[in-house]
Amino acid sequence: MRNGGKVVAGKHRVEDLVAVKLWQNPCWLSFRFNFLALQFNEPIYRLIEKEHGIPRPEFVVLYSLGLLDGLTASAICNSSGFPKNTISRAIQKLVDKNIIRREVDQADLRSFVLYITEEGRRIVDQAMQPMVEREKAMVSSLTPAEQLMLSELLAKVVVDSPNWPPMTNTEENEE
Amino acid sequence: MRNGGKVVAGKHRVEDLVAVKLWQNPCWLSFRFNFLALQFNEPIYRLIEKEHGIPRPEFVVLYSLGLLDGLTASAICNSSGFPKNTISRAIQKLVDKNIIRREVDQADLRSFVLYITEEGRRIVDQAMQPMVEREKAMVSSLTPAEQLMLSELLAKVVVDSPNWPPMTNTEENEE
DNA sequence: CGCGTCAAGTTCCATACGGGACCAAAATGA
DNA sequence: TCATTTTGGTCCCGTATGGAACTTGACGCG
Repeated sequence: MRNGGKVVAGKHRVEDLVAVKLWQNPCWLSFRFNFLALQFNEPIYRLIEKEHGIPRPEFVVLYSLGLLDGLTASAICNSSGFPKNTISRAIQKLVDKNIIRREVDQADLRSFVLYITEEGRRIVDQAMQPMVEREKAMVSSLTPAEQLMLSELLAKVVVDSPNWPPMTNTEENEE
Repeated sequence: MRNGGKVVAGKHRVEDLVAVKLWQNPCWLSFRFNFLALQFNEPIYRLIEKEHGIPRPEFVVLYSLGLLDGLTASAICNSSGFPKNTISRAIQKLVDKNIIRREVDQADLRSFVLYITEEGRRIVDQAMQPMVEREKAMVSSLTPAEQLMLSELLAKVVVDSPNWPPMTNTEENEE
C-alpha cells in the first residue's frame, strides 16, 4: 500500500481523482457536499447502529425530536429528505422500542404528534457525543473565524433553498 | 396549505425544524452538508435516470471518467464513497451499454482501466448541463466573493479529511 | 351541505444495495 | 524461492429502501 505515502491505482493515483473533482469539476460544490456528508455519515451511523442498534432512519427521527420535541412525521420528512414511508416505518419501530411516544393530534386527526421518552433522551444524549467530536475533527483544519464563516455561508445557502427552481425537465417536457 | 404562507405541521411549522437544525444544532455542519447534498442530488439523479436511463451509481462512474479518463474501479470507490460491489455492478452495466470500455491493466493483471466511449462522452456532456445550472442556482444567493470563499473553505476541509481520526468505538472497545 | 382535491400516514412489493465470502494477482519478507 | 498478507474485483444473498397505490381526515367551494 505504501508507495511514497500514496496509494496507486491504475494510471492515476486516487488523490489525483479527488484533486480533479475538487479543482477541475464544473460541479465543485456538490462534490464537496457529497464527499463531506459521506465522510461524516458513514462512520457515525455505523457506530450508532452498533452501539444502540438504531439504524439511520430511526436515528434521524430520534435526533429531530431531540432537537425539537412534539413534531409530526411529515415535518421530519421535509427537514431530512427521507421519504415518508421510510420515516413511518422508523417511527413505528421507535414506538415499539419505547424510545418515542405518539399521540393523535387533536387539531388534525390524521396526524400524530411525536414525543421523545426519557429512554430516547438518554440515547440521543449519548449518541450525540461522538457526532460532535467528529464534527470538531472535521473542521479542525479551519480557524475559528473560518469555521464561523463557513457556517454562515452554508446557512445562507440552506435558507435560500426554497427559492431554487424546481428542476423541471428541461429538454423534453413530454407527458 | 396556505396559512400566512407557512406550512403548518402539528405543534411546529416545518420551517421551525429547519431553523432549529440550522441554529440550535450541535452538529450544525453535518446538517448543512446533508441537507444541501440531498437538495442537489435528489432532483438531479432523478432527472438523469429519467433522461438517460442511468441510475446514480452508474452515473457516478461515468462522471468520474468524464473528469479523468483511464481510472480503475477502486479509484472511483475511494473518491465517491460507494462500496466496491456497487461500483462493480455499475461498471458492468455501463460496459454492456457501450458507455464505457474496460481494458486489463498490463501493469496489474487484477485491475481494469476504464475508458469512456464517444457515446459516454456525449451522455455526460448532456447530463452535465442541468447539474451545472442547479449548482449555479444553489449558490445564487451568495456574491461571487462569497462563492469563492465557500469553495476554498470546503476544499480545505476535504483536503484535510485523510487526517481525521478513524472513528474508533469510543466506549466499549470490545474485540 | 355534499363534492372534489389535497395532505398525513400506512401498506405492498419489486429491487437496488451493501456486507461478507470468495478468487486471483501482487506485494511483502524470510 | 515459497509462505503470508494485502489488494482489485466479482458473486451471493438477505434486507432495507422507496415508488406507487390506498385509506382516512381536512379543506375549499359552489
